Amino acid sequence: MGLMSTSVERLSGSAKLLRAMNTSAVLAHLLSRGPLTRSDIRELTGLSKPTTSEVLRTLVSADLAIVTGHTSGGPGPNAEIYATNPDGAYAAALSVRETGRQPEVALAVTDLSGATRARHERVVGLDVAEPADALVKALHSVCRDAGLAPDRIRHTHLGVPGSYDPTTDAIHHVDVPGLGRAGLVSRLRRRLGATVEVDNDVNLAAIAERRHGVARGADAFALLWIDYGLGLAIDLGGTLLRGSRGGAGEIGYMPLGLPGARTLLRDAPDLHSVLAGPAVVALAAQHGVRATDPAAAVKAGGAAFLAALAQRVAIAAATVVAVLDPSLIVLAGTVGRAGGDRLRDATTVALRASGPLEATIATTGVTDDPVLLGAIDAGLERVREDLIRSVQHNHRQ
Amino acid sequence: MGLMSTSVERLSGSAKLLRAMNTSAVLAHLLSRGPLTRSDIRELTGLSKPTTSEVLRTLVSADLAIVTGHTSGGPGPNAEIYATNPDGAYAAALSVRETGRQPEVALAVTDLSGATRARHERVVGLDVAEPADALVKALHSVCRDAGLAPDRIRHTHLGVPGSYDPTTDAIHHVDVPGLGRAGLVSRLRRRLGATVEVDNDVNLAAIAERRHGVARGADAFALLWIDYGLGLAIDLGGTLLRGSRGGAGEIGYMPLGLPGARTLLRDAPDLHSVLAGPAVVALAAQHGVRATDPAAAVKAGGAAFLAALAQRVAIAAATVVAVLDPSLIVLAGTVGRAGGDRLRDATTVALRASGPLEATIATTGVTDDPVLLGAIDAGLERVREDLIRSVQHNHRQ
DNA sequence: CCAATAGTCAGACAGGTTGCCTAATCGATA
DNA sequence: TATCGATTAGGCAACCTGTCTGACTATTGG
Repeated sequence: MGLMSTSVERLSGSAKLLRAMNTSAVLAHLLSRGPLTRSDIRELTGLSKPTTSEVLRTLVSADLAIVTGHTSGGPGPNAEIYATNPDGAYAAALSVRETGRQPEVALAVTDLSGATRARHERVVGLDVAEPADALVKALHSVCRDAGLAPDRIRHTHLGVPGSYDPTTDAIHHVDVPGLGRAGLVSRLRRRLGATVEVDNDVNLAAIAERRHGVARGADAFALLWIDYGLGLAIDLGGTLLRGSRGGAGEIGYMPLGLPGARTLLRDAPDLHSVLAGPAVVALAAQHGVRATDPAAAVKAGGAAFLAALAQRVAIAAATVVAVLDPSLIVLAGTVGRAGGDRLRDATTVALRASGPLEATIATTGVTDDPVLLGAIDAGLERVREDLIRSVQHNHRQ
Repeated sequence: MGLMSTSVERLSGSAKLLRAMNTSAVLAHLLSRGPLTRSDIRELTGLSKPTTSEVLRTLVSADLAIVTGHTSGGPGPNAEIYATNPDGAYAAALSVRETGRQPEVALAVTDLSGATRARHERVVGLDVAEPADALVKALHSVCRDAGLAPDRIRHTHLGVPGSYDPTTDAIHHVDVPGLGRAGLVSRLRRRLGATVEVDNDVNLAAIAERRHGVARGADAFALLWIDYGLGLAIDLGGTLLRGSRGGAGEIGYMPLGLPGARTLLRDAPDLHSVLAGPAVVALAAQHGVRATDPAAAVKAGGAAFLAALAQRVAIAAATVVAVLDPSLIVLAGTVGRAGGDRLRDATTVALRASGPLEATIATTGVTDDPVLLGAIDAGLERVREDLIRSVQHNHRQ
């Protein structure tokens, strides 16, 4: 509504455009639906036999598609099975974790089919003259493991505990020393000679949750990340909401109550002070649980502690529901994951008690590193979109 | 990201599709850019002269476009100026207001050019056997005034103080007696023989704000509606966020502080109890302002009262910013409008004091009935989209 | 009268479709 | 076991649709 410039309605052109559209449509289907025969493609696109053949010839000669096999069993000749060429493009994923000590970096290289070719996890010192170079070095090392020349990486997706502002070319709200350096991303781009995209770690976790976790098939959901810090990712039917300055989901700053009100904790003006890692540890201590790690505290805590924690989670959940009305709220981060079914159930109860707002609460279903998985998915998606677009542009005019 | 099914990439077809696309592209340009000559269209679409002529012939013969005039002054023959036919389609807008007494209904009929043909405002009793019939009767009366047969209305857009859930075919969270009746909307559709869409009144006000108010050209903004009730509309680049059950923006239910916390007001568990109409009147009374109408109270109130009110508005604003990070927050509703620049400035100060969250606060720039204006815009938009789509489908296959 | 522009017309072109053909494969039947 | 028919894969040629280019006419202002 409002904006009418959805490109579909405005597209205009001649026969060349048609060829471009058909080629990219076939590529898109091959990318999303896996290996397909000619007749599969014909059914999906509605194109005729000669056109389908012609388009596939184009894709094969552009090294974007290959014949992976033949059907058998049915009557008639065996149909060729086409798939995208796994070696048609590669993407790298890079997740920088904030651990208190040296930053940990997880890296992976995947091919166009989504198969992980190599994966590393290592400590990388970023508090150096050129933090970008340290990341590039780590990336080169993974490429060596994958048996790939670094310049074959078409796109790198970087996950960071902060938000990237493209206008200032700096990563904000980040505690990792060196990572907030202005110009880091553009230096990365120059050094790698490829596109680099930066995303918030919680947003990436939400992407992984939609792809591999409990949010599969959800229309819209919010992911509440509880760890040392707090975060919220908002997924609207597969599109992440990032906000005007990339600051959407910074719910740690959410105010609690009117100024001057006496809240349960003294000096608890915002959600961060009652729900982030330190607050969880402090709450656990109040209930006689001694632990320095918030996730360990949650695992060790009893029912009373969990109920108290759930009340705080419910505050966050209720606010999100009041503003966005997602159908699902996923609890994630080390605390969310450690809470498991117990925290989920307690939060559901607390949310119901707090008012008429309704939403399903779930615990994250991603067991592997969610940020790295999300970075892989997002990077792969970006590469695929680029390929589809490039096919369209090659044939235009 | 995630969902790849953006239709652009998947469109496929033959020459017929091209014609359909080009025709609808020209129609879209005529609808959004106003009257155009052939050469204007040629520049906008990149089509050749013969094709442009052919497409325009099609549109004219379908009664969707007309020649409105001729250029003059330059050398050469005078070019024909084309525009959409104002009488190509009509839309009706209908806003039901909650006034405490009988519900007030505002109605308007507009043509395809956006010109209002007739407009009414009347009290309609909806607490009857068939509330839909009462609305239809009112609509027929406006049509008579506009000199139009009711069956020429292609679409009716209904604005209500509540949220419509299509799965149950009922309007929820609504205080107007009769309007919450299940099946009202589908009966309206049957009686009118046209499409009917229902939208929340605050959402419609946001549409009007983007079109005619201070949110013109904003990338994303939130509209905070303060009146007898509270509401929030979330506009993301022209698309409204409605939530999974249409409940997005029900911030009246937003919890304030942890349960058990002693807030400024006793029994103030949610935002409604501190910021909706009655709370505004009560706060005014605390500051020695006697008024029963919240807007009047705000107008009469002094600086101290306004500062106190602004602190509460800032809580809502800060929460919205923490979750969504809009670049702009518009204060609307009778209270927001009555607050004017004073409330805007006080809220800006209070928001800045409350934390590191930043956003521009503005007062609504819509002076006319924002809900009706929004319903007109939304209805018109819907009709235009339908026309564009119908042109595409007529030519397909 | 000349320059510039509006609009049409005819032929070329690009791409897609239909219908027909051949080849391959499986299952049924003699 | 050998053969035949049904079914399907894929290619080829002719046709169709829609757009583009370039030339042409008509119209207006200087």
